[in-house]
Amino acid sequence: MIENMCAKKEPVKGLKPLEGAECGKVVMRFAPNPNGPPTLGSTRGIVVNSEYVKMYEGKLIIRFDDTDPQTKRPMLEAYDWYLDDCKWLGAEPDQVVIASDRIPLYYKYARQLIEQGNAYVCFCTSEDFKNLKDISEPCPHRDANPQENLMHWDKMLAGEYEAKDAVLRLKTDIKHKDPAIRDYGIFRIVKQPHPRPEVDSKYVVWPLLDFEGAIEDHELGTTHIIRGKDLMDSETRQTYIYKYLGWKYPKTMHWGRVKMHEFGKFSTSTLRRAIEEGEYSGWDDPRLPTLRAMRRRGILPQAIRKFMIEMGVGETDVSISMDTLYAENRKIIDPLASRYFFVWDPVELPIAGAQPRTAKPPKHPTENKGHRSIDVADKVLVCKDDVDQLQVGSRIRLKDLYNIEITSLSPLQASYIGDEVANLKKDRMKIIHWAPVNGIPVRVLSPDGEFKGIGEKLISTELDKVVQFERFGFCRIDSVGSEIVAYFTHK
RNA sequence: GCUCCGGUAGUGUAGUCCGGCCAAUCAUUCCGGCCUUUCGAGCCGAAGACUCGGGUUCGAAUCCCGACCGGAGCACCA
Repeated sequence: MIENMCAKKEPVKGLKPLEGAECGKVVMRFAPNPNGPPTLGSTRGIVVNSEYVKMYEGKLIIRFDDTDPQTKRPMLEAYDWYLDDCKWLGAEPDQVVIASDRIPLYYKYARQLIEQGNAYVCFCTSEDFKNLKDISEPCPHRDANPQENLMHWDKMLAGEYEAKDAVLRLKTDIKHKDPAIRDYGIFRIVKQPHPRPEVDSKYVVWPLLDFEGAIEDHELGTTHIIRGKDLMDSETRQTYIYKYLGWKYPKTMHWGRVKMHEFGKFSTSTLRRAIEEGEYSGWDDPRLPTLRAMRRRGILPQAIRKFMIEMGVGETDVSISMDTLYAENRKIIDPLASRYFFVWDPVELPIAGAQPRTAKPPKHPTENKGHRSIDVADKVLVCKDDVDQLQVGSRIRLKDLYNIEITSLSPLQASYIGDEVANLKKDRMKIIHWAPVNGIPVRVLSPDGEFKGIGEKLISTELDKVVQFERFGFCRIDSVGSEIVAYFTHK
């Protein structure tokens, strides 16, 4: 879709060229906190980074920023969910890094910064510090010499202080005009064990995001960073670390927040709670904006990639409709999806004067995919919605079967009036679909609730495929058995 | 309060750096029509935008200033 830009520098539709990018030398990363599965929001980062890496034949890294065992506590299953979803999206990383495995690395640089006099252990309460910082005043601990700081730091590491007692701060510029930059914290004490068993209670001192990210981006050789606008200050903050350590800062880009019209505000933690309370069936509930839900519903990764790439990397906050994603998906799926009849809210319709026969509707109106076959005796099932619009004397076409005329509404009764298909338009005959009375029960789970009805038996052969239920919409067949469960994709 | 960022049709984007070829691109949505044994697909057509006000200039969506609106940071969250 995006052709190789190494050979040609001309921008292709979609992503703009990366500033200062050299073919084969680009290293990019995306750095989620695995405190839940990837959502459509995180997917943007996965897709765009991977697309750039493909473009420049670079290296893609996934880095789990799981250095908060407390507030945004990682979820053990989520690490694999990310890897799994990345693979599904065609964004398999070349390298996987887990921050909680690399704490000693961060300690090493912390020590160096303390020794150089660029960091200090601060014992202020957060409130006291904030008050001083807001008026550009240094706190009393700022002047401590490196030896003192090293001693305090070692005590922190040894667990001699409790959470909130002490924090390691980077000496930036206490008079910086932007208060967000002034002597920000880089390590704090957390005594809660980490969820990963290999880490557990190994550490009581944890790095904060800007420090951990700064060190990692350098260590991993990151050349280009794309991050959310909410992290815009990070570059200014981290540049101090880079300066002290004599490193060169990567190129950065930012993007605004993405909201989907269909999904209100959602945070991983609120979703998590709702799931635990049983409000949703799980992280792949069709009402959820998670990648797992999209996948289960039959949204294809190619559609998601295209959708994300066309959105680009603008700094404006966007609020986009799922319809756009559905449109991409429909283009891919429509020629592939076999057609079947699914009748929701089924009503029995007896037909007088019809010979038993076998209907042979095509599996696809234009693609050559063969036929289904459905045996019909003297009655069929039709949707209640359709029945409600009928009157005595209504002449309708049962799609791919024959024509009937309604002779009575209660009880519902029709009679066979022929097979002629030529004059359907001229006679303004309504065409409705139907299902055999001995069909198979079908349950469709959709973002708007559940639909129950009867479908053709052959649907059972489409496990895990996306099909189209005629006059209903596309669905992915999730399970087959005495009942078929389908997940609604889109219209 | 301090600091930063953004504002092109309903939605998302192109163009903004290096002013003219922009009476502004593409996609989606919506509305007409055609086609079709699906309310799907396809085809044709239509509608729809440079936040506002100043300034610079022969000329501004593009540069400058101001206002307004929106988002974000100032956490011992990421």
